[in-house]
Amino acid sequence: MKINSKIRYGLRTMIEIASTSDVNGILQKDIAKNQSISLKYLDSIILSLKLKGLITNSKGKGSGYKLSRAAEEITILDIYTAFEQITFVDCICNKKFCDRSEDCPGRDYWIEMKKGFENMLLKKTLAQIIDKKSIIAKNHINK
Amino acid sequence: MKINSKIRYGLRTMIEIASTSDVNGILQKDIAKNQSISLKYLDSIILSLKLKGLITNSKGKGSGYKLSRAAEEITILDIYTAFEQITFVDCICNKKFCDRSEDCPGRDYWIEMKKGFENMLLKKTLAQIIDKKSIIAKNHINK
DNA sequence: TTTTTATCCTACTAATGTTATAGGATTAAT
DNA sequence: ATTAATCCTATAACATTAGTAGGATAAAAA
Repeated sequence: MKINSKIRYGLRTMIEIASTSDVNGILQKDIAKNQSISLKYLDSIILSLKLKGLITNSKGKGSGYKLSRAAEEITILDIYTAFEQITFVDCICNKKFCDRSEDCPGRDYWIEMKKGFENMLLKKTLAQIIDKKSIIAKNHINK
Repeated sequence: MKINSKIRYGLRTMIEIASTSDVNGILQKDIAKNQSISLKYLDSIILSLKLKGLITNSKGKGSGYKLSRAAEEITILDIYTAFEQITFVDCICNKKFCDRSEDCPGRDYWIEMKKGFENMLLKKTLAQIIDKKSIIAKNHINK
């Protein structure tokens, strides 16, 4: 079980966008260059992030990408699900996938595990990943 | 990202073996029948579980499979890793997989996430999955 | 208003991974 | 010996992934 390349590149792309200091945002070609991702492949990554509403841009010459909201308000679950739903096993979404679904201790467990996994991704924000110091600050406030 | 069929069948196989009341254990062909897994495919599932040391059997006619230790002492992580290592991303195991590894916030996160996932699988035992009542009992004792 | 820069979008393909099946070798109880 | 059962390697069909190709579209700049 591997995290696929779109999700990996997607996270790196979000980190890149969140990290830029340019008020006009960052160009796709610069993300591609900085992150060593082909411009064409990055196309589809960025499209997914846009459709999920995580980033915005204008079109045409001179445009640049920015986050749609603060990095503190973007979770890894947001980024992950821009590319795929978390399923783990098909019978979670579709009971008819397996005729044991009605009474299956295995299925019950996978459902529980899926929730735990989602929760883990939900608890982490893009801001926390970019700046370790912000975690310390947050913890301090929470106390 | 999906849990593959070997792990899914592997869990069901372990549940089946743990649930049998026969002191001689359960035959491979009966597991196959009860769980609707082909005898041949089950071959490789069982081989992995044996190599991991989770189940034992004698050979030849009349043999049967049993757990190597109590279901309370077998975690889902044990079962999962009988089939594959938890990697998520290749650069975790092998820094050379990507030349950014040395200083990559993304990689740092995946490592953290992997640990969280492992921990989740480690905290759950086969016994807990089979018998919900045992969880209640355990919780009671822990209090 | 033409040119240029850049994203948007669909289709395709090579490589890889998954899910089995096939065929027989080996083991040990009967 | 016979038979019931596992052990083990190879292979094949199928699905998914990772990435490329080619052009359409949009808007800033000249």
